[in-house]
Amino acid sequence: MTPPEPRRRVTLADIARACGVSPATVSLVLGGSAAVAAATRRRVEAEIVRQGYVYNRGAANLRRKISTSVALVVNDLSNPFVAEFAAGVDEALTAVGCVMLLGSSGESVERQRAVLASLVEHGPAGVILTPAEGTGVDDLRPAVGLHTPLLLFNREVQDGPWDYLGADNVAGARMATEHLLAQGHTRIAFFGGHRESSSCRQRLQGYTEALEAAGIEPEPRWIVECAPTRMQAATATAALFARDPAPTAAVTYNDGVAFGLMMGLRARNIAPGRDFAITGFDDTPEACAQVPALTTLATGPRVLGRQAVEMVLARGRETDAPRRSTIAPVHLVERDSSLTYAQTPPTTTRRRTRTPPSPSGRSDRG
Amino acid sequence: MTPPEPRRRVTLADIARACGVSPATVSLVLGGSAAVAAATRRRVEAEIVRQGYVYNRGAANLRRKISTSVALVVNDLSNPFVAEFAAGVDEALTAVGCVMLLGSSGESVERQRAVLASLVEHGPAGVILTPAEGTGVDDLRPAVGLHTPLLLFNREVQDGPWDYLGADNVAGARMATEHLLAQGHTRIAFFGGHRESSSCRQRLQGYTEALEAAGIEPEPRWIVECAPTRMQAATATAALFARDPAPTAAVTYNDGVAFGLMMGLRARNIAPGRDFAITGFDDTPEACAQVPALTTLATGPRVLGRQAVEMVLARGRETDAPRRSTIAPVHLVERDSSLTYAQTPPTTTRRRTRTPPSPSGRSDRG
DNA sequence: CTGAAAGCGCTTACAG
DNA sequence: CTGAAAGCGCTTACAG
Repeated sequence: MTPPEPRRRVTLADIARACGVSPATVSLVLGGSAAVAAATRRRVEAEIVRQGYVYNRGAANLRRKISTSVALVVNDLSNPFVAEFAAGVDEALTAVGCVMLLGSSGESVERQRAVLASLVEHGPAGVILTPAEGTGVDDLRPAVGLHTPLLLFNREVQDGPWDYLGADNVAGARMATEHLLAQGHTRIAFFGGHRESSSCRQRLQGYTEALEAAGIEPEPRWIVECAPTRMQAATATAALFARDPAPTAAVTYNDGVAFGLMMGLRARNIAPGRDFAITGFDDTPEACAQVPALTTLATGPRVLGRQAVEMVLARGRETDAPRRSTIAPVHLVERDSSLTYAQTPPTTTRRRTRTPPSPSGRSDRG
Repeated sequence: MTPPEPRRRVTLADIARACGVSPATVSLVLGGSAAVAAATRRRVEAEIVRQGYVYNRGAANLRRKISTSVALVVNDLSNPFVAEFAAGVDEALTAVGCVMLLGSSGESVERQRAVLASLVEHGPAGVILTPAEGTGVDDLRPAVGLHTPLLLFNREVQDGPWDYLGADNVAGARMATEHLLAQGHTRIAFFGGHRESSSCRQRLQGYTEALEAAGIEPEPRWIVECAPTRMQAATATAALFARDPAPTAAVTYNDGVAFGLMMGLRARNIAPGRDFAITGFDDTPEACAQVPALTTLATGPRVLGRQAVEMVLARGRETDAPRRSTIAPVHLVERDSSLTYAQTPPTTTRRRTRTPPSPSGRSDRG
């Protein structure tokens, strides 16, 4: 009953020595091989717990030339959409016995390059990346090397040879715009985001398509860009009302921007959902908690996370397969923020996914 | 100009062979040793980029018996407080050239055990853990082994020998309660969270202390537990109004619970901040975006993340040092949710950290 | 200034 | 059913 050595990490060889067997045998026990005598197995297993042995998977992986990790590099972890996505990645990774290496670029291409280089040295089986704004091919190719599969999530990179997974931004923004049109709006803005990001360009495209299909010419002054944060959006609200006529509704780049816009509207004494209709994008948990609750597009980030893992591991198995680009469907979640009661009644029947939430409604104010 | 081999990963030995030097020399170049002739260095460096060599840090770490990773295991990544903390951990890790292994327990002790065991096998220099609710010593000791430093964040574990870092929950809840008392409230509830979590117990303690210091006996019916999620809190709101007299204010377990309570109140036609005062905990980004904005306690999760990295790495250097328990200060951020205009004017002067945000105030309703 | 050799902790045919 | 040996990709005294 000698207590195990304090400092030095106990190795497989220590266990072997203590049991009077070879390291090979201990390794077989660890691997659950049936070719080990039951008695031997028991002795080894007992010794393993007695000494508090912990397997060195790094050494094993080196020998076996395999990897049991996947790297995830995000632009901003405090974006709830991204956090949900990361949770989905984690779920899928755990299920296949892999571990996640996490890095964050903080939306800086420089940091992204450094983080990627550092993570790749740890030999992940693949890298999943939400590119920082303004990322180009040359920011990625050297950093990620020639042999590590890379999957881009949510933002495409011009001319990149990499797999891509993203939500159907075009269709989503189109649905949002059509929804507002159906409410009777004709002066609809597109609010927030930067055109450097592909997801913003795609959403803008869906917005434009829907307007044009309705015979409405998009008004450039009603397309206002801003950083996709709440505060920037609140500030940028002014641009919407700089000249008459002002829009009566806005398709926003994402939920965060929508919340900022709501703040900005209130500051001008305009009640969101009553005087001005808004749609978001992402369906963050906060969306349904806002008052009025935010009409938005659900993208299922958790499912996307699982899908990303599948895609990047598949790429590792078949390097020669053609580049894959997967566009995941989104769906509209109608809530109060887009129902502007001051508008002309819409021509189509108003469809509601939920009944008004509370007895204290806006009815006693209007 | 033969193109590099496609499949096989290029190794240091490949570079050495191509340059006609030994692996030792290449290793020295990589390490930036001054003992390499400038000409040799240049040749090697050129070959490294030509072949797209990527350093195998795992192999190097094995040989050098060091680790360049730290594991972070969180209970719930979609909690913004936790996400911010993770971002802080990431920042600090990048600064010291370490990489982050991320796992999530999803608040399940079982999964936590599995995740810890899996991560520890990858040999992190330390583990930072936000324990799942109900975690005991025996859930941690075997999983984490004898040699990996463990730092508990935000929730203590009974009788555990591990370092701890957390916000000053007792003082925070005391400040929140005193703030409500100063507004003239006497019927103050404590709302949300589970007593299994040490942070909840501590906040409850601060609440109790403040009440007793004011000569008020805590009313057990006004201490209502619920899972720390928005929806659970909305549902649990009923318990607050089950019997007369009902409380007029609540100190909540955290911001998420506070938002849920706001929803629950509105469903009962009670206006938060006007008919009922609320304080939160954490100062999540959402807190200032709510209407009314949430009075809450700022804990600085990002700074805590950096501090956690420092502590866990320090523990790795000095295994013999005594157990450290660090309590980080918090501060009250006063906003509208705790200013109930229906109350008797407070006896102390009302102090505001911010002026009312908008011209459209509640003044035109009151 | 450069190379040969040993070794980090594991695995895996191959013998016996 | 078990062991000896080689080797994964790197580093590091030690010679020269």
